[in-house]
Amino acid sequence: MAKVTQAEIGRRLGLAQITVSKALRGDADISEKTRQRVLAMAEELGYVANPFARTLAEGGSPIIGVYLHTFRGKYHSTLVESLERSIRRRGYIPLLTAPGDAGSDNADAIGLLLKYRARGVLMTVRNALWHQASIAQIRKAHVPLVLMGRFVETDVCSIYADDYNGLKLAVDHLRRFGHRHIGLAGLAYDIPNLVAHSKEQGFIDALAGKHVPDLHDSPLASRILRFRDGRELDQLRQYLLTHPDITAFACFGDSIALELIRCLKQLGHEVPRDYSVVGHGDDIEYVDYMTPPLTTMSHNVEQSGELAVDLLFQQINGPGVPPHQIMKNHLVERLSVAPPR
Amino acid sequence: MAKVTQAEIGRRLGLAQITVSKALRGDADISEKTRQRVLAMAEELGYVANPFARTLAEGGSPIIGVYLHTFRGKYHSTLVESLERSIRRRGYIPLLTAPGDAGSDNADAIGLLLKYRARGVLMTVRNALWHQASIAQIRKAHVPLVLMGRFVETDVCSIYADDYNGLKLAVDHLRRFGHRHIGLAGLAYDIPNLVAHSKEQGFIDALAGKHVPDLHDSPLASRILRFRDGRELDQLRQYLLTHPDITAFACFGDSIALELIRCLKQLGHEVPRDYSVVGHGDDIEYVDYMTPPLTTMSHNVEQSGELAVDLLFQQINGPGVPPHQIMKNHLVERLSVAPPR
DNA sequence: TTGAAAGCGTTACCAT
DNA sequence: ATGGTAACGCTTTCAA
Repeated sequence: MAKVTQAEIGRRLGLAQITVSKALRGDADISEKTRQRVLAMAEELGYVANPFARTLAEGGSPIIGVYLHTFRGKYHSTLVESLERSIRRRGYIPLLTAPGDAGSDNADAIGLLLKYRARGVLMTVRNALWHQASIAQIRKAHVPLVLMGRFVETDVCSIYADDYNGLKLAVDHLRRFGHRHIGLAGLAYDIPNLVAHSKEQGFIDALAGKHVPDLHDSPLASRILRFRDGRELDQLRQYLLTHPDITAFACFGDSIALELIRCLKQLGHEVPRDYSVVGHGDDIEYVDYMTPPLTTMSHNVEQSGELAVDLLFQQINGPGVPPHQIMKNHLVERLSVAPPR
Repeated sequence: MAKVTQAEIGRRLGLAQITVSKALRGDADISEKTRQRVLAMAEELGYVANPFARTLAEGGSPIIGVYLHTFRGKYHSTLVESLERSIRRRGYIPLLTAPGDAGSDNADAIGLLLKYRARGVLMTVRNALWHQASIAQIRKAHVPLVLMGRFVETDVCSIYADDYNGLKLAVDHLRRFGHRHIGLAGLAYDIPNLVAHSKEQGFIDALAGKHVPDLHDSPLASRILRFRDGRELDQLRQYLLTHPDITAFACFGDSIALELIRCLKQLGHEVPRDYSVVGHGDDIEYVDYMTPPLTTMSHNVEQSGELAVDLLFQQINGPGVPPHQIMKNHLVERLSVAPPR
């Protein structure tokens, strides 16, 4: 079976290759009869358009780069599906990449996207610093970019959930249940970062009932528990000793909430009977099977995927960088919150 | 900034485009000095090879298609990362696709892979029937194919876990704990399928202590509980009534195991105190945070990803279809199994 | 050691 | 309504 090209179809039909090309694309000035013959022959021969030739001739690839720093978790699987759909719907092809083995040239995922002349790149970020080189690389190539998940810089478009208000709402929810002494469970960090700062600020402001400009100045800051890997249990024991009045926790994220709950259980406490816990991010696949199912802050990931693609095409089609988009968090009430003991 | 091509580099250096091409590819008959100049200029101009032109000229794309029927769960995220790496390591580009919205032409994920002249396709299957059209499409195009996750037909290469022995090992494990009366929890199915059959057969054979040719003939068959969506609780209640001696369950999959445990709890039982449960597949991301963490059958997903890629390249490089690969299941002991009550 | 010419499959532009 | 020609950026083959 020889390769089926437009020329081959033309040969069989006694038509010029260019006529076939036009017929296939539905060009107005090809007779209906010819078009039908061409279409039939194409079908019969199993013709498949060659996108490499097309791209070369058209001078612009149909590819949108999608860089995911991980495929794990409910958030990312939902996101990738949403992005896939949105990009396809616009007639573009998503090229998914992930960070590969360090060192090897092949592993340079961003380089790959650039090589394939991606018209734009969508990128999830966990930590602004980690991805700085990649971001710089993309911007240097003048390829439109949308970051997903974190705020990074003012001059690159990004879309992320409203962490500040997320924590605020979490605290409000706990208060509605009657909790007055609320702790915040986060991860220890060496370099201060915006996300942690927003969350801590939201937490403090919610508790203080007003904006506290310098959160470290607030007496409430001592309520922030910063888990250090492997030391969680000890830290929590210590924390509960020094904060006997605490009856509930807001958390930086769902995985931290789970860890917290596990430690609480190990210390003989029950959730939500003894302590209430609110997570953040709704990133647990089988959360309904957890005991207790985790009440958490969530945002519409489907929609933020669509929005990210929108923002990217705004940049592709016009100049200028659209402003950041902040996704509203809302509460997903499950069973990890109850009135204080 | 004009587009940087080999011709452009040549122009600046007073060299022919073809010389640049050769230098860039490290062709033997270019002087070291020239190569250095070319490399330097390429670097300076930010030259990026155009894979569309290259592919067109070479007549064979560097793309390996990866079709995932879902991105959800630990199994798929681990698999996709493994596949990505293995494919890249061989100098090929993975093109990931997922089933899109039905109807739209863009949604035809397999068509896309074929269009991009994928050298081979890796495909996860959940249910042989669902994917039959896609499989036929790929085979018609004479593109090498490896299926992952299920046995489908003898003449298409596939790689999957050993369900039969998985269930056997699960039962053995329960017996080692002293359980004598063991049930099997699965999903109801309308059309008999191989996977369900293997699991049920493994279960029955393990319990019977010998191979039972027709499993429906065995009195043990009544121990198989087939969950029907939404009716799980009622079914289980009924089941426990008619099988008061049962003290443990093997399960078709982890999600079923979780559902079973939830229902058991709702009926006032505790796991593993009253009933022991073994899952299958190790597909739960935060399984350690479950109560109890689920003991389950697992296989090496990383490795099966690598193997799948191996199998694919065997087909790409030589004729013939390599035999199926069956991944060994092993037990991952967590806390959902204890001696009988 | 370097380069010229042809060709990969398609589209854009201009002619017939 | 149909076709010729050039061009896209690269590699392969052959010539200088």
